[in-house]
Amino acid sequence: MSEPQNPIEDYVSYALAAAHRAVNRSLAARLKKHGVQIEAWRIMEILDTGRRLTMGELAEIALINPPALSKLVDRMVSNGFVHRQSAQNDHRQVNLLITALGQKRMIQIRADIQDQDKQIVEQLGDEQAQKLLDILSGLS
Amino acid sequence: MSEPQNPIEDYVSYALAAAHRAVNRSLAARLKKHGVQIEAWRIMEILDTGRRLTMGELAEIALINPPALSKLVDRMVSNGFVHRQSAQNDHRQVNLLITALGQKRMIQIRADIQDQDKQIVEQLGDEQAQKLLDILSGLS
DNA sequence: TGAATTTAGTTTCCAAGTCAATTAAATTCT
DNA sequence: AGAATTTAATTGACTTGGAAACTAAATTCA
Repeated sequence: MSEPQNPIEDYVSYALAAAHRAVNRSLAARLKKHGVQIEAWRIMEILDTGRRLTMGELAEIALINPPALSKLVDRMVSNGFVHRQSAQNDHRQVNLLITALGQKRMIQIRADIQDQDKQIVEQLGDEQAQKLLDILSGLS
Repeated sequence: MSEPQNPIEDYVSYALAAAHRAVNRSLAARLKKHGVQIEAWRIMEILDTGRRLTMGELAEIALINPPALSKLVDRMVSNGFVHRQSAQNDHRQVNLLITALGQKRMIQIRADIQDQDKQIVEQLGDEQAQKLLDILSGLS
């Protein structure tokens, strides 16, 4: 006796994809004004904490595959938002650092992004929003 | 007084992206054996209920932008999984139908996909899994 | 009716992502 | 030490996706 998995909406993977798509759309729309894509925002947000990260560590945290990260970083370097620095211990590694321009840009961007996040949290309610983060953390 | 939004993990958009990425990875790995991508599975899963859908309706439900859907359907047609049929009322519209081959393939695929979904639900526990679907539906 | 507008789907051109191969540095092993 | 292996990042060839333009059919309206 296997219970039929009826509508596609009941698959966790579908529900996640749908919500992710909706949230990403509005996020991308906000970032468009700043001329930045979602992944670039993540990178700058992560770097702006001042942590010294290698490309590999960054790829992991920023949810980007290494080849895609390399190419995106190329673009961000030419935009002047970040710069590469070869690690002194291990010359295979590359540390990525945010530039002053990148930081300046992040101040403006962050306001917008936090506003969007706040809207989502309000839409769900504090309790549900917290619960959501909670449950999602069990999936990654 | 604005509370600082500290680590990136606390952004709803980040948590969603991370979970979505993790789930999609394992889903894609399973589908790879069947030579099918996630979006193609969604299309076939949706069509296999027997509903008669236009490209536009399908794009909406399958979470695919119309141009991407057109191209993916081209490939699926040449694989013999689906076929197009111009709608008789409105000749601008195209109905997409699953073929016998597509249905046959879906039987095998669905077993794998349902197994993955079941694993996720077990990992979270029934209650949390249900709660997750619940909360996510408020975002799409 | 028939010109103007809207709608559905596709195509085009280009930007971005993937997989596999490559380069260069570090580490392991004999 | 130095040959063989592993690791970090990038690159190259190819595929896919997106925005905007386009085609064809339907609808509106003068």
